[in-house]
Amino acid sequence: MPAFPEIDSLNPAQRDAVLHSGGPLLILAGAGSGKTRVITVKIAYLIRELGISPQSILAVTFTNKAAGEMRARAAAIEPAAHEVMIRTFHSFGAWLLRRNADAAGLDRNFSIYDDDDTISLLRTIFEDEHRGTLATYARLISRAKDYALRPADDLSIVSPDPEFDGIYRAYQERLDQIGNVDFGDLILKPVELLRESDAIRTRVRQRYRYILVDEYQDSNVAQYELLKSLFDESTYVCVVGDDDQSIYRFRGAEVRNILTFSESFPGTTVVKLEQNYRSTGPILDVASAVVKNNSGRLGKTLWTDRTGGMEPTLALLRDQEEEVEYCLRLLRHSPRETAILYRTNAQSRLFETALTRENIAYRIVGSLRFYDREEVKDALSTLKLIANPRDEVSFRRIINKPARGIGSKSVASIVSRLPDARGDCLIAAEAAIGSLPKKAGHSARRFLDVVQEARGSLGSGRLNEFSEQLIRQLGIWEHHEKNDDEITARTKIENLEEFVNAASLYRADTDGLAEFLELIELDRSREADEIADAKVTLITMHNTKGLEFDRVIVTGLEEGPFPRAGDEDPDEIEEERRLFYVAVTRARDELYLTSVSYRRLHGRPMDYVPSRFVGEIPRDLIQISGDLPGPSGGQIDEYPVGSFIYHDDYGTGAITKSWHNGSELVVQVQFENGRVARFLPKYTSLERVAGDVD
DNA sequence: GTCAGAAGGTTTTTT
DNA sequence: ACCTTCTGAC
Repeated sequence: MPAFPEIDSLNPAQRDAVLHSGGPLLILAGAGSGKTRVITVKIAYLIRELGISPQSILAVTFTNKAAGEMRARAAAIEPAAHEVMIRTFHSFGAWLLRRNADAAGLDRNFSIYDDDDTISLLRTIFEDEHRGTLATYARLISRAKDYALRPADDLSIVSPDPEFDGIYRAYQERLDQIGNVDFGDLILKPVELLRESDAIRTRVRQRYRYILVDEYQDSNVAQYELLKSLFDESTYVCVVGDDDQSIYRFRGAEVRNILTFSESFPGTTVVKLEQNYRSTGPILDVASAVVKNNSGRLGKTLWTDRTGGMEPTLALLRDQEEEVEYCLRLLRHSPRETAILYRTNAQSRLFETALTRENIAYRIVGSLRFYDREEVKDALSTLKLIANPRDEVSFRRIINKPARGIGSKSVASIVSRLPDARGDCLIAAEAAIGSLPKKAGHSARRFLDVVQEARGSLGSGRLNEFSEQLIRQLGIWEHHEKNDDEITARTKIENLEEFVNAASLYRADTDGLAEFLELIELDRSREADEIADAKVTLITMHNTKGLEFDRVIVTGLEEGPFPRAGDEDPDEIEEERRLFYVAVTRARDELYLTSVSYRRLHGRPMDYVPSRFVGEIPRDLIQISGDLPGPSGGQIDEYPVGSFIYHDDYGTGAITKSWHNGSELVVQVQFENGRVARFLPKYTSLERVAGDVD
């Protein structure tokens, strides 16, 4: 056997996973267990050692970033891995549909509609509905597609509304009629195509003999069906995931896919990767102590040979200001790489303000995405219309932007001609010009001239020059440049420049345009302003998946914010607990948890008690700073309702209520100053006093 | 068409 | 608190 040194550097479980062949393989890969290394070595091994053709391997990920990383790392080991089909589920679906556009009933140049576009399309059907209602429809339709449901199916798990199937049907008919797709269709239509066309199904199955799926715990029902339709008995299938890190239920991820994989794919071998190479032992102990409270688990226990390391710290603080100050103190004390994690984006604000004030460079991940910005979407829409004149949503977005006198009546007149124009918006506009009011007709003429000239000039040059000229001629550039607010105007122009710059990698021809559009339609994750050298990262817990940091501060650990209050659906609580697990296992060396007792929510002040997840950490695994530990034991009869206590900050109060929250005793106190607060006596010093409060 | 003020709403997010 | 969306007046 030729040398394959990468294998020697693997631990026994990793090696088993790489060398496995035959039936289906489920790799349960704990956080930080070298999962990507295993997949990439496996791809290289298939090609180099087993002589598998790279073209017959399909590797599927959930994000473009993950796909890019996988490709780079596999190719670093075995250059032929460049030929492997490594794509996201959606990008693979788009690829399949474009290659089989006729059979799928689509135009080869179909546009891909995001949530915003979906709402715009719904607006054309339900003209008088509120935007919020349309957004709800869009969400439900998207969820239905996650579950691989069409209007004719039983939609009750998505919405109890008996009208919903009609709404979904009307939307889908409209979308099919204009020949475009939304994200859900990128998965569902390939499933339908493979079901209906024997020839395509056979061809695709013959091509992909080896299928690998990453982050399988985040797959939804439709993606499971797509995997099933690519699979036959002779296909080698390997999925990698961690049931403890399934955190996308709200957008249709089905943790059951991974929990029941062995039943769906009989003969499955399970390999568990449990050795963690990232975190210290004490950090893993905290993570394990909490996640073990979940019931729906396949069960694995992370371990590490990184002995020692500092004990994680829990800081019980009064309010958000103290929480911010606590983080700043840590940063000043040792300015090492640090991530400040929170449950919702809204919680980032105070940290941003403080870091700016202290002149500490930081990077914020998430917030407003580049391709969601108004000006960028405008530019994008013009290119989409150039590529695909049947893209009615894009046409509507830009036909009267900037305002050029083509009002709603004129637009209605144009789109009423779409059926006769076979859906081509440019032909319909051409036909409508004569009947439009003078100003509208004149503007439409000029708009069409610019667009047609641009279409005619496709074929030479670079796409950046093409795009810039087009959006300047259409007045979009000037429109944003003239924004009342100088700073806003500058930002918008910078964003347009960045958009144009991104296009410079492509040729200004039909193929280059299509490639560029598909890239940005399917990869919206790009951040507008990266600060490369920042040592501090502000990020939601969800966004940290796959990342790691020397020091992690998990903030906002209060009942209400986290786990999020609402229905006490046990599945929901388990999902939040997994999110806690993901957050904690990002830390390499240092872990801090903060919990405040007072926080403003939507401007309203609220009292909070520490998150139940904090209560699930045994006391000997964590150091507590802030309030002094309370009396040990925490027996409910030590705090009978009606007795009086004294609190350092709030003064004297009467206990009005006490109960157990999970394993923790909670007491509610009515203070003399009128405030009502809840405490965990385990953590907060409540001194019993003989009392009269008068 | 534009703008100011009211009203509404508010997890998490990739594709 | 803050941001987006809707509204009515000009």
